[in-house]
Amino acid sequence: MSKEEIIQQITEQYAPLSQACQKDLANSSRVVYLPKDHDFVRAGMYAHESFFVAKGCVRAYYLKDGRDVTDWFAFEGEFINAMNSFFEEVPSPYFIATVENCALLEISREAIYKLSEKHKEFDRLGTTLLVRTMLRLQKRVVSLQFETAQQKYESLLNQRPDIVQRVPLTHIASFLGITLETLSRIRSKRI
Amino acid sequence: MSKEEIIQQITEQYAPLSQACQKDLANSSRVVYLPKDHDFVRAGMYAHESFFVAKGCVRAYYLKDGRDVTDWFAFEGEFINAMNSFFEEVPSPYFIATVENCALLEISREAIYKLSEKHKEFDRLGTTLLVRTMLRLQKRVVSLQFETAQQKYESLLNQRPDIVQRVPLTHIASFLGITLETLSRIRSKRI
DNA sequence: CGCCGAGTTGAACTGAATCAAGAAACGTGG
DNA sequence: CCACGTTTCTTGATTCAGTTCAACTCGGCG
Repeated sequence: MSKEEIIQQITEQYAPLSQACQKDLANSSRVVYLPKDHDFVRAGMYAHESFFVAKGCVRAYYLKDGRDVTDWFAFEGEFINAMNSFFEEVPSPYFIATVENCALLEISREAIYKLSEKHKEFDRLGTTLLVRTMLRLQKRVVSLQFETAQQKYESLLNQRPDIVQRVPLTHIASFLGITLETLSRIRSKRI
Repeated sequence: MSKEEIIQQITEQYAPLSQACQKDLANSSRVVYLPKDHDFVRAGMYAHESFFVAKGCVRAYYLKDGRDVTDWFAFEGEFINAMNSFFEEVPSPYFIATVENCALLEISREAIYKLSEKHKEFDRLGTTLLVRTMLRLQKRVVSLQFETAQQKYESLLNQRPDIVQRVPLTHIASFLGITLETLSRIRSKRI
């Protein structure tokens, strides 16, 4: 997948970007191809980049008492970064790893700020992403707050019916805040 | 509390706003004084406004199976709106109510968009708020995902030691995703 | 073929919810 | 300032959803 195709994909998925903006974006980003199960952001590091998932699927996770807890998924057409580190400039508490073979577009915070400064439509894209992410988080809070394990799973299936085919159940379970065993029982409806 | 004082408070709390911007803001906002326990946003309505809490404390809540569940608190110096409705233009699933007597600055979405268009520093203020809210939600997700009731309470006390003096425990409990009884037991350390 | 990671199943355990009473604190009016 | 009703909080007993631990199954892959 070429850089131009990916940028094209962004404009289709979100808002159209002017030719000038697309060119500047191309010049300040790079495409990375990564194999399955590869950590490309590591806890403890400063994460200065955002990634657009052109192909594949990735997840952010952290270790809680040695246990792998998934915090976020991003599929093709979505952006991801290590939020805390990216915005607060602290070491990342999260890892981000590929779940499948991936093609990502990597853009540094510096580049993003410059592009936002220069191109209004790019700035607006950034705002749109912030708002979406915020609303998604908000919905997740509600789900974690008072839903049963079963309801949590069903909500997820509504939003992402394909997730079960693509992501190991362990990660889905921790994302939902339940154990693998409970998820397994829910799926076989013995609960 | 006068409108000018409140706008002054915003510039101190966040970023300084130019005189022109402050003037435009004053012309497109209004101050509302509300008594304790007053719903000023109601579920089912379209919420076109954001509020700056100049004095007092408010909470967003929803009804889950007839039960009052607190979703968010805002204290003086913070902004609040019915996120879903404000950004997605759907009927609000949330109520927003005062917890104490309050002075709020009310600004319509229209006004916010115009001010953001016209004044760069106002636009940036908006972005700052989005980022902060997103990061706070993110931390809340982690807390709800795998912390024990006790840990959740302690995290909250770290961030907001004063909350217990100001907000009824029922609301704190539902905010944390636990029951009032459990919270009570945690507080008296019999658990 | 045999191993290994992913998922399933079972049984025992537990943290927190639920249900049910009380006790304190709070405010309002006599 | 006190009696009251109301709301907020505490405490206890019981139940239950979900965890934990452990064994087992299955499907791929070297």
